[in-house]
This record gives sequence, structure tokens and C-alpha cells, in this order.
Amino acid sequence: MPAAPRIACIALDRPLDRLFDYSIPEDLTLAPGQRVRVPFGRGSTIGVVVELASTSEVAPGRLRAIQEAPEAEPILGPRLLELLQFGARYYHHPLGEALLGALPPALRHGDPLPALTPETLWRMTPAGSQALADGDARGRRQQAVLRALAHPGSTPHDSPALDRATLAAATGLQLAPRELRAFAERGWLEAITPDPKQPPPPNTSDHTLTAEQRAAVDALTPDTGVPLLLEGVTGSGKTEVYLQMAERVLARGRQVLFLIPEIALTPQLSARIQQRFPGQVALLHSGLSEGERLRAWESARQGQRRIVVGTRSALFTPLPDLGLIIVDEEHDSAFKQQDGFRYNARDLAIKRGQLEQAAVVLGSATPTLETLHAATTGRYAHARLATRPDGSQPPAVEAIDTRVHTPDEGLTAPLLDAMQQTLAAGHQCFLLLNRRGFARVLACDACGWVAECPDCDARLTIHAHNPRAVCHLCGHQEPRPQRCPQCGEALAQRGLGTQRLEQALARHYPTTPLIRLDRDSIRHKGALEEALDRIRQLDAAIVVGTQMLAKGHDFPQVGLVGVIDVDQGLFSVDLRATETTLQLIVQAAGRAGRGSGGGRVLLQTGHPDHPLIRGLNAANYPAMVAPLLEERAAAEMPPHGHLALVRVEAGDAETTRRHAERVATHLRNAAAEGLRVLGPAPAPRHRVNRRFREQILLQSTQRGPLHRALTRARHAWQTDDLPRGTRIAIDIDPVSLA
DNA sequence: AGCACGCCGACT
DNA sequence: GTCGGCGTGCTC
Repeated sequence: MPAAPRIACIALDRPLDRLFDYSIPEDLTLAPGQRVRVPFGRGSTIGVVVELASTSEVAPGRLRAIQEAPEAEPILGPRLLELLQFGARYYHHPLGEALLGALPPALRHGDPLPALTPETLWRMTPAGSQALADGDARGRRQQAVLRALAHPGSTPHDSPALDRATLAAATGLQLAPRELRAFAERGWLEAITPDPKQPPPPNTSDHTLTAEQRAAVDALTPDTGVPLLLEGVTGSGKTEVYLQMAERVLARGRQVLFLIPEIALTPQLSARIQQRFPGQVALLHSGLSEGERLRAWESARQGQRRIVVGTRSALFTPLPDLGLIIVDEEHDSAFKQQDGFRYNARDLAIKRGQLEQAAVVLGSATPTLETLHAATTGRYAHARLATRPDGSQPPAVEAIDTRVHTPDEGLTAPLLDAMQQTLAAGHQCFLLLNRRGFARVLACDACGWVAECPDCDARLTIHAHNPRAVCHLCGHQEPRPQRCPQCGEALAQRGLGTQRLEQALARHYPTTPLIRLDRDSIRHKGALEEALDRIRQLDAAIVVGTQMLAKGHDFPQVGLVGVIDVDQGLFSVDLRATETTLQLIVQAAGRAGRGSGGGRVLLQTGHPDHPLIRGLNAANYPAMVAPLLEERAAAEMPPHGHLALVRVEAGDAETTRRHAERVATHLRNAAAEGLRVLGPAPAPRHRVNRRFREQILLQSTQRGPLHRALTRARHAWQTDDLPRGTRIAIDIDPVSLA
């Protein structure tokens, strides 16, 4: 008779690629996925039970006992546990970090699960409606709340009941519970406590779906394990399709996981979902406090909230009745974690869908070549939204030849003319420039010297209100040199960024409202919402920004989109630069010509006759990127080949190189037929913050040999004596080779 | 990763 | 004489 399993194999939050065995105290019953506190070294730490065993390799005398289990139940269910185990294996990352990283920080640190209180919903009373109409509600906040309850987004019917978070999202205000209670005491609002067994019905939409949208909703076939690509041109109404899919799945009693690239950049989307499903949405993103995050997570795990809207890491939220995963803007690189556990939430979402028997929808106007290829070869189902419900057309794309029209401060004469016309017609101009700040560098025109960071491979940049020169990679600052240290000539400022473009535009159009939208300008909380509101309220205006300008916002007034410099993206060496630039152009074009009809997209380029530029066609993205797919096939690059990047980093160039060579040798020894090991080569940014980086690229038409070689080589270099300061990072399916 | 142990330099 | 530098090894 086998002994009872009195040993638990436990994963810990350490970068150690193994489990630790502990004995289970008599009075404790454990299951995989359960959280435990264990003694470790001289302290104690939180771990997750991965499996139970009756014997251990560790001598019985050296086994220590589990201290406690904060919950009696597994906190990660079997399918989520399997997903994370798969992910850790696939991305060659220690299981403990993957597992503990999936928990909210509070649980990782040992806090107990919070008790959930039922969410109060607020509805406007007739008295409140009266107060709004009569102007009795004087305060800005009072008016905002009442108005939100009178017109919740697209449903101007009877007053719906909204929870506090939804009201906050709809008004853009921070609302304390006591403030809402005060409104209730005045008789303007009434509080409703919904029955948890009987969730409130969705606030129905009065959008009638187009035939295409209807077909897309119907294309959702649950339980087949086949992902659905929802390819919809910008403005084609993907969100409404998602919402109706969600309604169907919720009606069958299941939960919905809605992943978006970055909540902060698209506040309207999450607000719209919350308004449609009041009190049922848990919002998960990096802006939450530990406590807020924990409560949102727990409410989803308990099934109290039926919808999770969140960024990348929300993929790992436990959902007992998961029925649908939506990955919106699936092409967005924000779904790929860029350090530590380098998973791609889009790819793991597909895996989770299979494990949980939940439908998976990937939506985009500009799908990645990987997804597009899977859809055209039949591995994924494919639904297209080719038209806009309002009947408007994506604008045509025109090129301005910068060899003929020399740009001054980034602006050519034809672009300035077109802007003039657009503004005169009362429409807006959006100008896209993928470089922040002033991005001016200090250069010597006489000998070519350029001011560089002493610690990085980067040029120092000059910003508007800073008298010093700054490094964008490490933050190093120094006084601006006035003269060239090599030849003594006076230094000139060269280059162009959004801030400088903004200044140049202010000179050209001194009376036109000018708004800049980039990472720097929205740093303050609420700054983005403020800018978006201003853009929507204005008629003629110029908006300057980086790629975030192209991200999913609806601006009805845009008549012209200008791309200041397409060439730097289109003709770059990086594997995906061309693809992401084409995506950016199409997404940007999608901002123009909504509502008011027409609209132009102007690209400034020195290669107007290049096939990619001539082939630009925002209405048919798959046709437009077909040549790229052919290139990828010829080069055995994704999706026709698989990549992994191994980065070696150390404190000086010499050791980094030496150890990279050794890692590469391990990989070559472990490599089987069909695997190419390229490098090591200095990483594109070889030196950052006084550390040096070399990289090795693995390329194979099959995933198998690639993973087998990595597994074997990893064993080899772990037993090899690499010095302490050397760090090796593995990046599977890298989104950028930089 | 943390945290100990451990063996060599400049300091009250 | 000791405080502390970070090289090496371990954590069930």
C-alpha cells in the first residue's frame, strides 16, 4: 500500500528553476494550486503547491514543515495551474516566478483573501432628474454624476443603475462612497443592492448591427478550441461586436475576459464596457493600489464579477466559468512582456481558451502577420468587417516626395498647404512623429562629432525646459557643451521630435489651437482624458503626437493625417519595423475621414515609388502586407519560421563577449538538425547603463528543435561556472530584435 | 533573488 | 586589533 502523500512540492518566488519539497503537517490537507507559507533559509516565504508526493529525494531529516495554508482551497485552479506550467516551460522561465507573478502582489506577500461586499448600484430618482433639469444641482460634480446617469453613453433611454467605478469612469471623477450617499440623502439617487444570484441585465444597446457585424457575432462558435480573428477596418464597429459576443456568453452563465493593450490610453473603451454591464466588470491594470487590485481579482475569482477588463497580466485572473476571451488590438506589442517572464498574453490566451474550453477572439484592423497567416491557412476562423456602419471610407494615402519638397523643421510645403485647406474647412490636422521631446542632438557640422552618453550607446538629447543634455536610456544628464571637444567649432542642434515640431507649428499657425500628445505630455494623471476631451470639443486644430495618437480613439473632426517621416520606420533593419510602421499608417489613417466624410493621409517620404508606399491601402490590409509575408517566407522568418533570442549581459565588454561565446557553444552543441544558431553579436544597443549586451539568435522552421536545444543548453550553462554578474535572458518569439 | 559565510584592506 | 568589501554557495 503506497504511503499517503505527506510531501508537497512547492514553487517559490525565486529565480530558481526547481521546486522545493516540504513535509505536510498532520492537520493540513493540501491540493495543487494552494497557497502556503513555508520556512526558507532563515526566514519564511509564500509559495504555491505544484504537486503532492509520498517520497522525496531530500533526506527526511532535512525536510522542513509547511507553516500554514492561508486558504483551505487552491487559489489557482487546475487549468490555470496547467496554463502557467505550460507558459513557464514554453518561455523557459522559472515556474515559481511565473506562478507567484500571476497572483496579485498582496497575495504574493502573504495577505489574506479579502471578504467581498456586494456592490451597490446607483440610480437617478425622478427628483434627481428634476434637479438636473431645473438646474438645482449646482456643483460641477453633482451635474456630472446626474448627467452620467441620465445619458450612459449610447443608451439615452431610462435611467440605468451604475456602480461607483462605472460612474467614476463615465464622469472622469474620483467618487467616494460617502459622496454618493450624500446625493442619495438629498433624494437624487437611490441605492440598489443587486441579488448576486440574479445579475442586473445589460444596458441594452440601440445599435442595430450591420449584416457584417451580425455575421461576425455569429462566427463565434464556442468550445471548438479554434480562435477567431475579427479583422475589422478602423471604424467598422469591432467594439459593438465584442459587446454582443459578451452578452451571449454571459447569458449562458459564463464569464468574459477582455484583454486590451493599455487601459490608460483607451479610457473610453473600458468605460463603455462598464456602462453596458454595470456592476459586473472588474477592471485590472497597473494603476490600481494593491488593495484595489486584490478586491477586483477576488471578485472575479468568486464569480461575483462576470467580466474582467484588463491588460496583459489580467490573463491569469482565475475565472471559474470562463467562456470567452477577447484580445483587442491583438497586434499591439504591449501584450508581450518585455522582461522577466517574457510571455505573450495573446498567445497564452489561445492556450487558455483551449484548456478552459472558452472561445477566443483576436481583434484588429491590422493583425500581425502571424495571426493573418493562421487565419488564411484555416488554423483560425476569420470574420471580416470591411465597411464602416456610417458608410464613410478610409481615406486614400498620398505620398509627398521629400527629395522634391525639402522639409523645413520636418514640414514640406505641400503638407503645409494641405493643412491650411483642412483648417480652413474647419477640420483637424493630426501630425504623427514617432520621436518624443526635442530629440535634438548636439552635432559638430565641421568634423561630425555628436554628443553621446558616457554610459550607453545613445546620443544625448536636448529638451525644451532643461538646460542640460539628457540620455534617454539611463537618464544621465550633463551640461550642454558649447563647442566641439574635437575641433573647437560651435555645435549645432540637429534632429526633430514632437516638442520641436510643436514649436515650429506654433510659428506657422499662431492662432490655431495646438495640442501635443505623447508620453511626456500625458505624464500627469487625467492629462490624457483632458487632451482627448479638448480635441473632441475643438473644430479646427492641430494635434501633434507619437504613435499613441493612432490608438483607437474616435475623433470625428479629423480631416488630415500627416506622417512626418515614414522612412525611418519603413526602411529599418529591425525584423518587425516595416510591419509596425504599416500598422501605424493604417491605424492613423483610420482616425481621418470618420463622420464628416473624406479626409486625406499624407506621408512624407524620400521613396514615393517604393512598392510598399505605392501599395498602401487602408481598406485592404491583408492585400497590402502580402509582399511582407512573402519576404518572411523566403527568409524563414515568422510566421514561416520561429525565433528565440538569448541575451547575455555583464559589466564589461570583454567578459560579456567571452560568456556569450560560451553560451553560443552550449547552444551549438545542443542544436539538432534544422536549427540555426546565429551569433553572438553585439546587441543593437550594446551598452546601456555601463552594462554590455551580446545576443544570440536561434532560428528554426520547427519549434521542437529550438526548444530542445534551449532546454539542454540551459542545463549546460547552469552547471558551467558563469560569473555572478552575468545575466542570461531568453526571449521566445521576440517582438523586436533590438 | 536573498542571505549567510569567508577571507583580505584601511580605519576608530 | 576590527569594520566591511563583495566572491561563493545554499536555500527543501
